[in-house]
Amino acid sequence: MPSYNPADIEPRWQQFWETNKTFRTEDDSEGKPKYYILDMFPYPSGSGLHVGHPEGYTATDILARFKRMNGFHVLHPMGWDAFGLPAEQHAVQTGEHPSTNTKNNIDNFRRQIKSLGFSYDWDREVDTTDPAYFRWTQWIFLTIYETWYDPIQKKGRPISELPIPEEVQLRGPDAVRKYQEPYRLAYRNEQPVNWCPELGTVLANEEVIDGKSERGGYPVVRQPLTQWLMRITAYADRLLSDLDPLDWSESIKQMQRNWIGKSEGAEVVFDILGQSPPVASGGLSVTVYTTRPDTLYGATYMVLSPEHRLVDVITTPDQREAVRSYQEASARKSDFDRTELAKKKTGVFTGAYAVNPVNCERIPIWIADYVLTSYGTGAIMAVPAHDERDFEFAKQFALPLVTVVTPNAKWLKDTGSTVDNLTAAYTDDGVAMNSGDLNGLDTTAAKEKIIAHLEANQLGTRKINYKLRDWLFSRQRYWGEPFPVLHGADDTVIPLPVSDLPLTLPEMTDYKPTGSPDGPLAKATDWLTVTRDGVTYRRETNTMPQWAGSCWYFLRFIDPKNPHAFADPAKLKHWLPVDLYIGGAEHAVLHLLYSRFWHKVLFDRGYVYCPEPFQKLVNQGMILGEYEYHCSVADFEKHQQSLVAVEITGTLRKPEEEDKVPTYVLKFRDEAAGVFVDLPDEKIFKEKGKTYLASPKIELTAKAEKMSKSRGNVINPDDVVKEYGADSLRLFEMFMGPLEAVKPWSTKGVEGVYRFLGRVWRMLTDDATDTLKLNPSVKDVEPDKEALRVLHRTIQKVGEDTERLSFNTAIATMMEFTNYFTKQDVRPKAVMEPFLLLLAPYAPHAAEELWAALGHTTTLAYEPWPKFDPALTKADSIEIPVQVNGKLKAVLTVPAGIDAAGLEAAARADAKVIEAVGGKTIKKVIAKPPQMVNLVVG
RNA sequence: GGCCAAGUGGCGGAAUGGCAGACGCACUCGACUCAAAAUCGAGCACCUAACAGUGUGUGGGUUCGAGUCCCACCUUGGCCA
Repeated sequence: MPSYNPADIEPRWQQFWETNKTFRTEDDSEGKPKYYILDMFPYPSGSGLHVGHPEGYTATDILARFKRMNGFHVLHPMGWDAFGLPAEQHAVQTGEHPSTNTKNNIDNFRRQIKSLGFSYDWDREVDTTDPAYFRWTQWIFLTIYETWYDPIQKKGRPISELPIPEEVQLRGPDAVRKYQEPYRLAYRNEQPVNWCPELGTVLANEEVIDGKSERGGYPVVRQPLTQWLMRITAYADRLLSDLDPLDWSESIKQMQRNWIGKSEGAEVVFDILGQSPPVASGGLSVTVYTTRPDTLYGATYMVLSPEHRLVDVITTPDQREAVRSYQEASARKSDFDRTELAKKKTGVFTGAYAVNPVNCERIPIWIADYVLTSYGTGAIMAVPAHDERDFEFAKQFALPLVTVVTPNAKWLKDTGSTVDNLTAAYTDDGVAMNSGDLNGLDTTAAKEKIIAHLEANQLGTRKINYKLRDWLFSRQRYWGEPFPVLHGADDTVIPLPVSDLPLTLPEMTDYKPTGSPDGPLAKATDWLTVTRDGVTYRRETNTMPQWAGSCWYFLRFIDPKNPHAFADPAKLKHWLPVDLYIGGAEHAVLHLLYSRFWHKVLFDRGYVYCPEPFQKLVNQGMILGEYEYHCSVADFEKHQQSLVAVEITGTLRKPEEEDKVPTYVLKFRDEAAGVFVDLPDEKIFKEKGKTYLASPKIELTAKAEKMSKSRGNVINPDDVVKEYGADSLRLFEMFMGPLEAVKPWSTKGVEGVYRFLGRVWRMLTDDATDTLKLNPSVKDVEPDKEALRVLHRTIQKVGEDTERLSFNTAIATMMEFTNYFTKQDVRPKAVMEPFLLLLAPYAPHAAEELWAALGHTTTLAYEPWPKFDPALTKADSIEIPVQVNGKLKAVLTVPAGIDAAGLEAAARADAKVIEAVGGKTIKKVIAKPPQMVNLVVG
């Protein structure tokens, strides 16, 4: 048999699996327990697969294959999240329809994914841009549109069940419709949005990073626009509480909790004082939200956001000009710029005053852009003594400050403050002071008392607030799902009947943004206007965001071809929830939150039968480039001469993040080869946990960086497959370290696992011959006791490790097995066969080929997973460490079944132990077979 | 600044509170070869000639026994501000 040649083996088995539909999931479970194992489906970008993709895909594939062999009815699908900006930008540049580019990219992704031998059921492939798919995305949108949230029942209900006041009913169907609009879970609203002129679209808050677009880094400005929103805030509490029982990592749950940002506090009403000259009629008030109502006595001024609707009403004539120019300036800033802590605070006095409701003090009202319209009520009471931003603002504008929570002594000492003269805001809890009836109460008690007081006097109410905002659902783009609605002349919204779905995109020749917040669809004049029963309607020119298609794709996989429903109810009942969902941590918040939200709406409306879609979630860690040694710029410049003398060069590396300092990457010039290589071992030493270059002594950090084109450290999976084969790529990606850890790539490491597969190959075959021939050591004989022990321990360890996704240690165990048997002249078939089954989920092509070489004629994909016998995993004699006062002094070899007394006797009798005890009194003996013995002497 | 992870050989990493460094990479030596590659064998934390001793970011603590548990600090990464 020839030597191990993945280029020959792998395409053959991929063809075999495809032809025989080996991994098709039949609808009939045949009584097997179900297991739905899902990858986060990729956006098929033009640059193709990244080595990060196969990491998650290999993990799920190993588990899918493992579960099949363990008798599960496995669902393991793959598809494409194919709407999105890059394809559209390509279309803008080339005039080519985005679907063409998308289709090419999908074909390339599919080819790459298939070349890795994953056991997907390709008959279930879905594509979010396929009208047969987005028909149901539109259908779900309409379902959400036709739902309102009942706060009493705490669930989404059909809009037809919304109670309509009688006087509205009397005014007829149009009035009812108007009444319903603001209750719908999908609704339209005018609000300031992040308009990105460069991309020609508005962006969701979460797509804006540091005041720039997440994609492309273009500037973003604020502009009011009428937009579709999804009322995800109605579900905030359920999205929060339903996290608890899920089998997700605590850190991801915490990120979701932070994003939802539940806080408990109070809304407080401040009356606005009449002005002289009067600018407003009396009776005006402003409501603020605060999480610290206990500090109300310390509120010495108020701040409204520049966009607050009362600003224009209360501003006095002499302040009008200053206020107006401030409003204009802040409109140009992003939320991030406005809330940045480090920055100097800005603001303008409105000339108006309010009354502090608890002590009747007259306090000035300012506007400042550190207060956002989108959080709370868009206005705050400022308590400069106990809030950092208020403190800075008060210092800036010389506003008064009253301490109402007594700081603890340590804090006063650390900050150099006195109770009456704070040098910083004291934000911790403490005992109330200067606060009337609250004095002497701790923060929790003070909160309770003041809220009771406010409610009793109708000055305020207890209020739970969420940081989570409603989800901006419109995009001014072409390449997304069209909204299945019509707009009437008086701006009424008419949903399309379900029979009209899918509403497809019009053919266009020009995909450029219009330059106004109208999307490119505004140019599709034929498509845009629709006449029904003699009335002319206009279609929506916005499209849905990319998140829409990915919110529910896991449901479509369950019944991907169904023309009558998004999926058959019985099938949904069988497969949901997803048992294991693996993907990148970059989707830890948004995709999962949006997806959970849609799922809950569908659950409330009776279309799915479990409240949460993803039972277990694992985030694979990012794969970085190969590691390199870095040193600081100062050290490099200082030692440049000496470095040149020892043939070391440095390259300046500027990090992408602006706040990170640049470093030099050091390389050693290999005299013989004339190339620059990583610093060799002998030039490096460690001291006190730090790494140094030996001469000249410079502190080094070994670090790996994100793969990026600009650094030139991107690994293309195609190249790895070509060089070492898919099985080696799969094995290496799993062998690198724990699935969830961030870890650097190493091409040498791929060679390592490639050599392992070569050893497995030679363990079983005779590679000196040209034709298929088993290695003469592989014999049909009874395995001896030790061979059985190695096998059964391997079965146990590989099975247990695979089950808990500890793939790296499972692979190490298979390597140990191979290291043992390649040294043996007798390799019993009865041991080799189960081993191949253990290897199969990890390196399926090689395992299938060798399985066939052992004489099998069918795939091993459904062979039962080998069972281990606990009795056979144990050796006759075991080694036990003996400690004296906790320090290892000897190792005893004793029979496996030894008891504590026997072990103690053996330890006391051992010569080395006697020497270590040195005649001292043995005060205590801890003997724990089969672990250790410890003699306490003194 | 807050919250959450994580710091173990030259590198990736392993280790239910019980022999630290499994497995792999790199490196060194040897076998095979005219030679190289591949392969096979041996070695490989530090200190030491050896015995011994020291070692899991730093400093304390709990325990018969700590990489593992607790406290403080330092560093790195992630998320939030």
